[in-house]
Amino acid sequence: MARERKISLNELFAQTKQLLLEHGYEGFTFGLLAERLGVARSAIYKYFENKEELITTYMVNEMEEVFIKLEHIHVYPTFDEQFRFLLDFILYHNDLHEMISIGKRIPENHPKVQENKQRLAQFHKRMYEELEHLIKRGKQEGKIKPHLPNQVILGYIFQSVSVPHFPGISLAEWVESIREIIMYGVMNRN
Amino acid sequence: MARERKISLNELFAQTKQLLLEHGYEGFTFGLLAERLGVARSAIYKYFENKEELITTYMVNEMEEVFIKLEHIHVYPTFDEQFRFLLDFILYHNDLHEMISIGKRIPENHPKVQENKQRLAQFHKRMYEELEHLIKRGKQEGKIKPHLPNQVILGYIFQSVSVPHFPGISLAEWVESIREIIMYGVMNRN
DNA sequence: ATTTAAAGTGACAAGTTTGTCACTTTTGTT
DNA sequence: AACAAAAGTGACAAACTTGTCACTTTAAAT
Repeated sequence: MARERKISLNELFAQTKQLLLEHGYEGFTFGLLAERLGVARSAIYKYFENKEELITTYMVNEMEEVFIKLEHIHVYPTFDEQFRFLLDFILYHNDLHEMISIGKRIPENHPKVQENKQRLAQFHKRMYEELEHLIKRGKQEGKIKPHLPNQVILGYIFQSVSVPHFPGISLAEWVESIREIIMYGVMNRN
Repeated sequence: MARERKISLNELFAQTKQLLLEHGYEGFTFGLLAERLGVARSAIYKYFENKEELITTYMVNEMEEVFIKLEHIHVYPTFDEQFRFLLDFILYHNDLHEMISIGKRIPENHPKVQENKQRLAQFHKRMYEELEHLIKRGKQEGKIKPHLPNQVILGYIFQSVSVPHFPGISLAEWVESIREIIMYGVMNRN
């Protein structure tokens, strides 16, 4: 009954991500996106009413994938393994953080956008609870300093993804250094 | 010879900062700025040719002030005091980092913009050298772990300003927690 | 009081982005 | 072969942003 699609949703989401990282939320336009997809601008309106709806839909999509991957944390039984998994996870998903901060800019024009933003908030909450649970376990097992507020620890770990990494240092060395700093800090023990 | 100014440069820079943090680089317009200043849009063109020039000029200005404050690090003789000063400094200037990343987006349309960006880059470099010197000193005095790359340590410290701080935790507690994490990490010693 | 020049205004043209709509293309179903 | 319906196109009007320019306002200098 229908004609074959020229626009693949996957491709659309991929280019959306690209453009958001390059131009930021306010610099993102349907014109740019259409050009990248090799399609008329008006075609995109067949799928999304406006850029807010498109971007939030993309984000929900991305969040779902990320969340599924994060759930793999439960294949590891011990705290130490889970903590290591978590750090790797966060460090190798370093655009996630940028996307979250872009998400906060989006105004809630339409009901659909509002719904998407709610779903995003839920994901964020579940993710946060998941991680807080790990922090609590670490404290119970006497591995994490009990006096540091959970929120600060989590915020701190999340923020680490944005530490720039320069050429001249390999990705692996970078990850290992960041891990050590998070766990034991930059100072020598004396 | 001249009429009294309606636009104060200080006010203009303050509103520029506000708007940049709210709307991002691409969402910043002369129209918005003029509205906030209670002035005709065209008046701003008497001072700046376009938004790139305005924004980079503001940034150079801000950078100069910040740099002067940072120089106060030299009133402290010991490494420990300087390191503490540095962390306080960075943590209490937490929008600095956001502004720097906005700065990177700005295209170099005009020669003046190019010049401003060069000056910004110089400030950045001097600041970086200043801090790297401190890190090196820390390593020489056996206080900082020698195997961590300087760049990663610096990037890490700079990044810390962006750790969100939630209501429910006082600013002082937040600063103290971040300081401890940077220095000694989140893990207990065993 | 007159002049001068910086400060600010309002209107215009050019360019971009947005949303919509009638129209064409394509493909599976009858 | 005819049709139904989803997919895509191009053109249009409305809105906004940008840069410019002739013009007015204001305050200090002569």
